[in-house]
Amino acid sequence: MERQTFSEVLQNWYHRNKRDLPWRNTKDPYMIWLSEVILQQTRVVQGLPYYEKFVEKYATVVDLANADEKDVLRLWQGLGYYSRARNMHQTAKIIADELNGEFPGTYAELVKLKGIGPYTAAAIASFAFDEKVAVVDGNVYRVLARVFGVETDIASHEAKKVFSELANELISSNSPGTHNQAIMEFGATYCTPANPGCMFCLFHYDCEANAKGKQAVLPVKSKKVKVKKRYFDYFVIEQNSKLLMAKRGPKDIWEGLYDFYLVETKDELLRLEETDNDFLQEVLPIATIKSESAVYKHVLTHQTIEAKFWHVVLNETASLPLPLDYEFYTWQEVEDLPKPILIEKYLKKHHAEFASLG
DNA sequence: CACTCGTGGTG
DNA sequence: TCACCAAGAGT
Repeated sequence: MERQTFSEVLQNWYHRNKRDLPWRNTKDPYMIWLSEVILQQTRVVQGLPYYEKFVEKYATVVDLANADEKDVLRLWQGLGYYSRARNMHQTAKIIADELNGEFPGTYAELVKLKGIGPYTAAAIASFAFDEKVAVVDGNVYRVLARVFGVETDIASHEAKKVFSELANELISSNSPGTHNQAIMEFGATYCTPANPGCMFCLFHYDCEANAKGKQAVLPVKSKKVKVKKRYFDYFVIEQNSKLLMAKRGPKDIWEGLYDFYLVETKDELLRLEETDNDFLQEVLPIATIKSESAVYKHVLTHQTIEAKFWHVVLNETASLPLPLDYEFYTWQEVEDLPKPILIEKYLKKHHAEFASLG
């Protein structure tokens, strides 16, 4: 009997061990695209409910294209990396308006679209159109680095090329999509970052990492993120049962999401009496401070935020020049706006204070 | 190209 | 508490 190829071993394992995930039961490139974007840097358990919500609300790429960006972001709320949702929405418009709602059918065409990079293009091309092109994601880096003993730093520039070439040598011609699913599933559920199941692994005798006991050091990954501290004082300004909010702009976190009037300070949270903020100096003398929240710690990949919320109520007649882009929203509107999880947590915790708003 | 973009889970 | 991670892409 002939020795099985890497791909055959992998696919046999996959057929016996794969999870039943909804996006694996379709060839619809829209559904596959949706799932792939949701799963970027995101665990299946976290992404799954969002996938269900999106296919429910936006059944086709045209439905997504016709939606308001605000509503798309609202549905995406809590999943993070919000540019994924904004780019996906933009690309849906392109496909609906310029491509007659037809998804491009090749890797080369797919990778041109905003939000579709090398990984996602390969995933859609192979899963939906059976194109022979290897996916290279974190799982693939890990599986290949270990099995073949590749010590190239996966954070380096050449890693993409090295692992991509190896992956494309290994991929099967007859079922590239299944091969791609299989190697990722194997990485995600068996050849895991910590505590892989090497003892009973399919590649037990062939795996370089296992032979040399290097599971813990492969794949090699340099770069450590340095985390900045930021201090946010939010002023939750209420007037006539409405709250003042604005959409966040580019070049900072949470682009496209809405938050309250924000005063950011450098080394510590604000001391009210010392602020030289013009708007606050207008507001505070004519307002009632209804509550000062506890300090929230919110952790992001490259920064940790300490935040405090000041619930400030203005009397009905007070009028003041609003900062650019800020508007008063009813409670219903506030609920419907896409917001950072930090804001959502505050509103939930202080729900009683806002109960009278509706 | 090094850096930035969230959130929640884990050892 | 903390470092690291999880189906990457844009700039």
